[in-house]
Amino acid sequence: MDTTQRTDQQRSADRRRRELLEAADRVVLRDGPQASMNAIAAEAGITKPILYRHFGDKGGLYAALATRHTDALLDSLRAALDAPADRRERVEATLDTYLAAIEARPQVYRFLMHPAEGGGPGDQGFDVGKHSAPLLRRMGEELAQVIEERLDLGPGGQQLARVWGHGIVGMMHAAGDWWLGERPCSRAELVRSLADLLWGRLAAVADRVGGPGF
Amino acid sequence: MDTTQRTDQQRSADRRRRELLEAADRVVLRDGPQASMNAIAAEAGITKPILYRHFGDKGGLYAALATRHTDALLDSLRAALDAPADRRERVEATLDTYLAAIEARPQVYRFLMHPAEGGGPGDQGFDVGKHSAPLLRRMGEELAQVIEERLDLGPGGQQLARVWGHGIVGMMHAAGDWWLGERPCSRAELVRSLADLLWGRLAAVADRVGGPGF
DNA sequence: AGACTGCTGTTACCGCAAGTAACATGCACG
DNA sequence: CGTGCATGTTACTTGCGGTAACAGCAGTCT
Repeated sequence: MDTTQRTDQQRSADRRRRELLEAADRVVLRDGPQASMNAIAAEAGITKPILYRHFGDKGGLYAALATRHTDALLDSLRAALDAPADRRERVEATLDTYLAAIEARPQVYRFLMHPAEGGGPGDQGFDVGKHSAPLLRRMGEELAQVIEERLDLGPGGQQLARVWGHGIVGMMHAAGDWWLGERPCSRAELVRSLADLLWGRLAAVADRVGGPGF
Repeated sequence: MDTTQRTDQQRSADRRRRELLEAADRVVLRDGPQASMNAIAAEAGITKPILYRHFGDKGGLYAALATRHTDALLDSLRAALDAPADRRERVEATLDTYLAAIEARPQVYRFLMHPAEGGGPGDQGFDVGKHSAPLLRRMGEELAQVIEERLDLGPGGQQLARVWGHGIVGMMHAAGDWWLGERPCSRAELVRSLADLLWGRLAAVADRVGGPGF
């Protein structure tokens, strides 16, 4: 019943957990989201039941993994978003940070966005009921908070900020996803185009003159 | 080797295929994306191998299902987008059409956005290599085409239109997904907020005066 | 010392779903 | 009548998520 012993055990367990997470990370990075528990256990040099003792089920492991990466990415984004600079510059820096991240490690990105629900009995994947990846939701909420904190939106501003937060994050995500697959232009061009969109250029440009239809 | 006979068989096969698709639809609507092939076969009153003869694998069936729904949704969206009205009105109508669709049939929406890659051997799901759901890509491309057709974007306009197409669709999707889960406001309010965002209000609003930080 | 606790680790198993092989049946054509 | 050919079946394999049940190895209490 000694307290120090308990702490020792806890520390050992935590270290082990971190090792397991890193092994899982390597496998997911290699095999994508459909990495099997067996493969992860093998990579960690152990067998399945240990993984289950540590993380409960596949959803737990994936959630732990996702939380790690999500936290890291969110830290970078916060840094870009909080920089002491012009609003447009901050927006562009944030977009660029996100795009650089998904460009650098597309496998991680793929995993975070597509959690690959399990096929087993009972378990329906770890995001039952929710549709999008947790990363998107968290980014949306964070951005909403920053918007509401920084901008004077008047009455109903909090709700507006949340809509915008999720909307902007979704814009970034979808454009980034498409860009990552087709690479139609440089990252800088993409950032500029998206910022232009957010800056109202869609409403500002003129109709085509000899356009089809009417 | 008669041609008419071949046509008869083809027609019969097509009808059968449609019946199977409708049965699959019912099951997916009921059980979500993790509907099993067995369940679908049972609903159709037959057994698994027939499904496999018609659709190849689970990915094929899901792709066929998704194509049907995607086509239907895209038709509605095109109608809203092509209406003879003010640009802002058209944008709002399109947003509203999309949101109404996902509100009316969230199960279908969930299925389309979250294709649930298979866990079997060999097969990696039907969207190997691509990340997002096909629906998002298709909507993005369609919107890009309309934008490029209607708006005078100057040099590099085609690429800009594609970025905007995918970006706007992503915005719509993420905001809609979040809204569907939390229902923080009415559909009309959401539409208005998103249109405001696209109309550059983000750039136009003032900084908060007594804001935290600096 | 010796029984007890609690952790780590194993092998061997269950249940389930995807996908396939092999066999049975109805039907038009020569 | 036999020959194609599509339709349908049962019964199987493979692979994965998840779970007993058991084995070793600390340190602890009496």
